[in-house]
Amino acid sequence: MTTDFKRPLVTVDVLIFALLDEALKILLVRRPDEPGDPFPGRWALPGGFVDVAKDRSLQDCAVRKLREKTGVRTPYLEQLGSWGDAERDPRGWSATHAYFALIDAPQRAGADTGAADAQWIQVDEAARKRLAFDHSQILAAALERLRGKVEYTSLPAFLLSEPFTLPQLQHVYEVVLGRPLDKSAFRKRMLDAGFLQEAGMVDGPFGRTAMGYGVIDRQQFAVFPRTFKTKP
Amino acid sequence: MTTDFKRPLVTVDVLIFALLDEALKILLVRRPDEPGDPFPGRWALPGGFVDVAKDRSLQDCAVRKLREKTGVRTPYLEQLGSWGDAERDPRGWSATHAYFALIDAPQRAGADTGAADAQWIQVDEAARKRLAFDHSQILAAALERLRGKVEYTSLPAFLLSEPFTLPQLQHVYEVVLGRPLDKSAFRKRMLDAGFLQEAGMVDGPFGRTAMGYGVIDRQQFAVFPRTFKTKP
DNA sequence: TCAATAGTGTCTATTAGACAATATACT
DNA sequence: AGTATATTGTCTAATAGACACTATTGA
Repeated sequence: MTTDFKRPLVTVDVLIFALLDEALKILLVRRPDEPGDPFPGRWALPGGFVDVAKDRSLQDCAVRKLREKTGVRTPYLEQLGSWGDAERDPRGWSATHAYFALIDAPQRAGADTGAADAQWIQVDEAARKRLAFDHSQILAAALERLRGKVEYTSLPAFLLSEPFTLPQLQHVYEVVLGRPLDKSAFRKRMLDAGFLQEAGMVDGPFGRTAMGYGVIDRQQFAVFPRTFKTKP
Repeated sequence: MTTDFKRPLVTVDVLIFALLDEALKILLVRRPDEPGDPFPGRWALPGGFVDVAKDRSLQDCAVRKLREKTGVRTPYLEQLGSWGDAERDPRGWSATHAYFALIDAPQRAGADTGAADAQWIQVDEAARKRLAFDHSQILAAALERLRGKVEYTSLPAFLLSEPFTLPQLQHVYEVVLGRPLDKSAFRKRMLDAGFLQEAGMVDGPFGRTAMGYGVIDRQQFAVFPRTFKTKP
């Protein structure tokens, strides 16, 4: 019978990004500090084995893990890729399916996770850490994908709670890209892309009140016809 | 022990694309016609179980299957994504890792596969077939990714054997996109992108001889700053 | 010479970005 | 009024696409 092959371990890992304190952060967890477990005490991506009884699909599994860690039920969720080889897990040949999620900033950063073993960490700092398994490599891939897509898609909108204003959205772009953008060109681009719908005026602490917006489809991002121009 | 979970089946499937007879084709195989196997006699993507003894990694597994089917050893290979749920394989909870490969046209189409159970099929025709497992869904995703990327990357260059000329490359773009492109704009774009290197003059059957080119890095594609403009 | 294809030049419509000007909020 | 922010308008430089023109091959 063909299913008699020795089966690899199958896991799902989730890269959960949010904007906290003006910075892009990712939720990491500490590996349990027990001798039986691999990488004890090391920071890692939240994740774990697929439960063939509980999880109807890989995506379901990712959603479950996200909900367990953050309580968020309807994030923007995208598959990042899979990593599988004989070496990445000392317990044996294993394959992990990585998803990345963009959520709006949780009100109380640590409290949402319910546990002290989870923590929001700035992405650059996380990228410098030596994470468990091949998670550093996976994080690097996620950041590359995210920063790449921010250049030509509406992804950053998923990091804001609605309604948000265009200046707020621009600020998110600037934080993720690490460079300032022109106000006028930015507005034209966002409005022309047609993924926003007006949601009434909102007023901030100072100055003129601004139009609030929400995204029309929270599962789908808009694609711009060009990337943002790099200053000469 | 945490590894006592019931493990899903793990497979790898490969979407192998090539340009044959002026059309984009994909290599499909027939499922064995034995009663024990799922989807007997149905067309499917080439692939199979990960062999934890033979395969050092998922990518290795994909390369192995590609080589077994086509003899090609150095294709452009990119991970497409993974599909896993309780229903897709009647033998049990299974997860497949899909890779897509772009290869230059094999000299003798059928012969390379060595077997009559494999066949090059036009992508549109393949997309209309009811393939085994969820392979129709995977093929649809691959075509969407491929056609999407052709709009703003140098991917089609991997479908040609080197050296190739710019008119040949333009023709590949036109076949995959299904619409004509302007010669002058096309050349400017390709040459400015800087992924080509000159490789001596090549002469075709008629007309003026043309400059031959090769890609500088066969693992990496170039990204253009804009998509091709859609006619108004 | 012609036919066929490769490669270049010129023009124009479009538009992203720079930046100035105006509008609206709060104190 | 004055300050702070949002929004709109104008100008300009860059450039993709349209298309005509020139160049080079073989017959």
